[in-house]
This record gives sequence, C-alpha cells and structure tokens, in this order.
Amino acid sequence: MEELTKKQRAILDYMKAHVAEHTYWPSIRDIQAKFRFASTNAVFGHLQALERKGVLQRIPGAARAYKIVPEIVADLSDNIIRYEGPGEDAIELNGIPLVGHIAAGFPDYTESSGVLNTMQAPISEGSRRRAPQAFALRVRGDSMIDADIHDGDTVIIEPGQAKHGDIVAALIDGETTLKRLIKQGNKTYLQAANQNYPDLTPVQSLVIQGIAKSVVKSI
Amino acid sequence: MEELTKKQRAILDYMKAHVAEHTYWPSIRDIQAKFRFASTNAVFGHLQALERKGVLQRIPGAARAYKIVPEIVADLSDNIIRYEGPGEDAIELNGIPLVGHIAAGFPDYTESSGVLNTMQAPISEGSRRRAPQAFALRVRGDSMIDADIHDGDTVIIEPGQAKHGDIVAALIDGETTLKRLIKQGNKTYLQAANQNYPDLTPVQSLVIQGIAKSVVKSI
DNA sequence: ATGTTCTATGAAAACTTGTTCACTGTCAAG
DNA sequence: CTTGACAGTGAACAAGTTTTCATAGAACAT
Repeated sequence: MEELTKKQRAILDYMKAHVAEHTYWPSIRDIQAKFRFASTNAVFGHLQALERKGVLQRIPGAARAYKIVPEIVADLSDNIIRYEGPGEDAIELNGIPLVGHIAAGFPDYTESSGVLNTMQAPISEGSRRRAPQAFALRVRGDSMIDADIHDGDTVIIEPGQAKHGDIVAALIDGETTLKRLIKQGNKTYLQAANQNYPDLTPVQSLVIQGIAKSVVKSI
Repeated sequence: MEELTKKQRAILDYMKAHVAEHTYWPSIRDIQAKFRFASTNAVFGHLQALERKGVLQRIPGAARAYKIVPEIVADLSDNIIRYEGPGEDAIELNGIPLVGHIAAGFPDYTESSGVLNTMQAPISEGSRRRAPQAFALRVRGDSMIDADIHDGDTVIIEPGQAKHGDIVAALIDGETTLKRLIKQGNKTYLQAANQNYPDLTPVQSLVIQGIAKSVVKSI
C-alpha cells in the first residue's frame, strides 16, 4: 500500500473524525474550510489521491458519500493496537476480513474450558452477533523485531487456543497488545519480543483475542 | 416519545440500514425511489415528522447529513440485547450517555482481582479507549417482570463490582442477557427473574457489563 | 358541515456539492 | 535542462439535493 503524504493523512483523519463526531461525511468545502484551501480543487486532488492509494472510496456523483478501507494499526512502539476507520462491516482482504473493531468482537480463549465469549455487535443486522474470524493487523513500531515482525508488516491473527510460545493479540488491563505468550507451570506471562523492552509482564486477567499465525511483508 | 407511524418507522429503518451498509446516508431521492413515492416531498414530510418526534436530526441544507438518536433495545423475550441505530458517539440522555454498542466496550468485572478490561474502541479519536460510563437500555419483553422491569421501561446500567442479587447485563457465550447474579460459595449463576423461564444458568466464563441500578418507567 | 392532520402529487426554486478547465509554482529524478 | 509528479489557485459548470409552493383526498374529531 502506497504511503500517504502528510496532508493526505491529515485530510483522511479529519474525514474520519468528522464522521465519528457527526455521523455524516464532510463536504469538499467543509474540508476546504478546515485546511484553509483557497480552492475546492485542492481538496479534490487529495481525495483523488486517497482513492488512488486505496484508503478511500468515493461514490461518484453522490454528495458526502464515501467509504473507508479500514486500517487496523498495531502500534507496537507504545504497545497499543488501535483501530482507525469507521464502518462495522468486514471488508475482505485476501479472504481475510479486515474487521471493524480490533478491541471488540473477538473470542475469549482464556485458560479455562472451551467457552467462547464473542463480544461483537454488528451494526448491520441489528440482531445476532457474528462469529469471530481471522483478521489482519498492520504493524507499526519495532517491539517485535526479535520475532521478525517489522514496521509496516501485516499480521494475520486467528482465533484459537493459545499455547506457550505463541505470539498473541491480548487485552491487558484495557489495552490491546501484541506479545509472546509464556506459560510456566500454571502461571502465564506476556513477553515483548524486543530486547530493549522490559521483560515479562505479570498477568492477572488475560483476554487473548487471537494468535498471530502469519506475517505478510511488503516487498 | 411520540409513536412513529408504520411508514415513518420503515423509512427510519431504511436509513439506518443504508448507513450500516454504505457508511453514508441516503438522499431524499434514494428514499423516494426505495418507497416508490412520486414526489420527493412525500419523503420530505416524513423526515420532518421523524425530526419532530425526536428520533432523527436533520442538518438543514446539507446533503445526506443526519443524526440518529440511538435506540438501544433489550429484547428480553429471547434474552438478547441488541443495538439499533448507528453512530458510536454517546448521546446524553438525562446526563447518561446512550452508548453505541451494548455488547462492546464495557468492563470485565470478572471475579478475580480489581483488574479492569475495557474493550471499548472508540471511533472518534482513533487512539486511546474511552472510559466506560453508565448507559441506558430500553427494555422489551417480560422476562424480568418478577423484578418489576416491564416492557417499555428504561434501565440504567452502571459499571461496578457486581454482587449477589444484583441484576446485571452480562455476556454469556456471546449473547448479552439481563439477569440476576447469584453467588453460592465460589460458584456463580445467572437467574432470569421470570418464573416462566428456566432457572439457574450455569456460568463458566462470565463477563459482566454492568449492574442495573435504576429503572425509568414511562407514565 | 367544518376544520385539522396526515399523506401524497407535481413542479419549480434555491442551494449545495462534485467536477472540470486553465494556469502556476515547487521539487526531485533523469 | 527538462520531465514529471505533486500541490495549489481561481473560476465556472453541471449535477445532486434540499426546500418551498400550490393543491388535493382520506380519516377523524369538533
């Protein structure tokens, strides 16, 4: 995926924020005003670029009508995985859905039993919840370099029973992190795969959202 | 809240579905086409009615720009709480936010320790997660009549440490239910407060989203 | 009977918005 | 030095969209 320029990123972020705040998209002139462009065409160009780079989909002719290709970003520099981009519906990427909320909607494969707690609440149907699937994460930062997971890589997370040594996406005290699962006896730890980071993290309540099964690297 | 006519409800539902599917609002003409009106003004009138009745907010002059007053419906007849209405942002109702997703974003006050797992991933900021708050549920059905919670009532759910006897909104095997929490020794059960419903539900993995602290009844 | 409300038609006005055209400047690569 | 990609101005156009106006039948209460 081609990289965005600073301004493109800013505009995309503004649009997302606008949707999040108002529940409808900004018009081109809204964006123009926000960034103090003298011409609407400045915005128009950026939007074309955003569409060409595949992060934004415009609906030709329709006003205030866009779709966003969800970006799920695992920012490992601060060990927080955050979700960027509205929309609840999964968009398939190589058969793997890029889901909406990274921090919500995934099974609790905690130690005990085979009980599964899906917390996904899809907007679409308004009734039943969707079964959890594999999902993709794009990685930022370098805290997993020991595991050969680098900045810009895409990690495929699959639900399943995590075992010792697995790299997992886990919720710890409300934050989602990507770490290696360490089991010693009946105790469980999470370990950052970067020697510059502090070692074992003691874990009391552990919610594992999935296991990193494969890494997609851009060439 | 004034009741909606059948057509108004249908139009509102269509608009919601459209947003959920496309991530942008339908134009008046879209709605006109959907319902085969001969004039856009038919739609216009319905939209005015929806706004007057307080379930829809229009942004004057702007195209495809609306806000919805979220309706959160706890359908106790099948013990499933489902969310209707898009939008992630909390809208305050008597100081209590009507949150977007009932099934996502609330703390895990599971047995152990004081550890708190917030799973909310707000769209708005795109970075940190929002602290959980109290939220309101509108109740449908009658499975809690023993607790004097009836159809049409609004229940205020607050996060906190649930104790024996509390009525809680809980996630069980992926479904959100509203039941009474029963603790016997070190075992935990959920009980429907309706004698017509099966009794104790054995619980292995329990995620309590909040405690029903008060009930608002329409007179 | 009469007025009111709701729902709807049909057409047009007025405004919003996306899009296009012509032109300019910057900056890095070839 | 030139080429091309990128970012922008300024103006105008065309289409999309909301909104208003005039009119009318049905249901319903007064």
